[in-house]
Amino acid sequence: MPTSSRFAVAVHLLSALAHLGGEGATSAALAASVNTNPVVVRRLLGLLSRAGFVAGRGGRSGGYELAREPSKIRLDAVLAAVEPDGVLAMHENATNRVCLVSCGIKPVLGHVFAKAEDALRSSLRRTTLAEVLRRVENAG
Amino acid sequence: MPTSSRFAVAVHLLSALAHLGGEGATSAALAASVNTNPVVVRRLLGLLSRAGFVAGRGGRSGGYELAREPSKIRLDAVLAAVEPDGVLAMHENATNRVCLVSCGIKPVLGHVFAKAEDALRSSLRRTTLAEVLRRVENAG
DNA sequence: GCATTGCGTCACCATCCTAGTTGCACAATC
DNA sequence: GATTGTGCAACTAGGATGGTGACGCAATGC
Repeated sequence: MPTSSRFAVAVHLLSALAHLGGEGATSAALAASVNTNPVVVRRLLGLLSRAGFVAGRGGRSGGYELAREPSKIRLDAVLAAVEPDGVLAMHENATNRVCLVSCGIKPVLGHVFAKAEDALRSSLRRTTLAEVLRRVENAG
Repeated sequence: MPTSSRFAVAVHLLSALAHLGGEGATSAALAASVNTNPVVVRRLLGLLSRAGFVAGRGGRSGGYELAREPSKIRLDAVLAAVEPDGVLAMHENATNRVCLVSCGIKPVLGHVFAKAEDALRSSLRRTTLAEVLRRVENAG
């Protein structure tokens, strides 16, 4: 199902920024780390900037840096920033009025989906960017 | 992110089959309930058939029926049947060997993702098809 | 036996989303 | 003022999904 790797790349980029400390990193340098394009990086960091996780400065000697302590960045918030629509989708087909199931399934499914996504978020919430960085640096 | 509504449609179809009891329903009738195409229904029920949830009989007076009690069908198993790849994707870009984060991020992310998906599955596991059907029929 | 019904599967098409790429305006530094 | 770098828009390519038609095959009912 997963069509997008935005979340994984976002965590990767944030980890790279945290690893560099306060040093500003350009989108080109970050793109090299993820092996992708600078524009892709800027698009993603644009979302993270609007969410208050990073700050990008233009101009000479510009670049990106974290706008918050790594220990204050929880992964559930990162997912929400880059994937606002959630991970479980409802079907948007018109309801067939002659079918009881067709008429009543959507609220039920909506409830089940909401609880499942809450569980997913709760799990991600327990991990901070600082924790990710610590594990990466220890492994290396 | 959600690119597919297969899971929602699958639960809808299973609910419709459970609602009908043992009565065989054709793919055309089910398609009318979900407002989609019979082939789409057969494709999805083909997955659910391989997973042992439904049985399809060909020939005149054929159709589909549940192969298991609704109380024995847990939604996490349904999700696994129709979305085997999970909901959180890793990025598959080549690792940049000069970057510590690039080299070490994947196992860490893999672990975080696995735990998050486990939480999602655990939540879905607590709901059976019988429970969904009960709520749908009570609401109507 | 034979027509009918319905699944199983394939091929094809339209659509959407994502990622990749180029280009240009704007901002900040040197 | 030149250089550097972000922000943003437009365009392209690719893959995934859903929709549709067509065909073979099995099972039923006459």
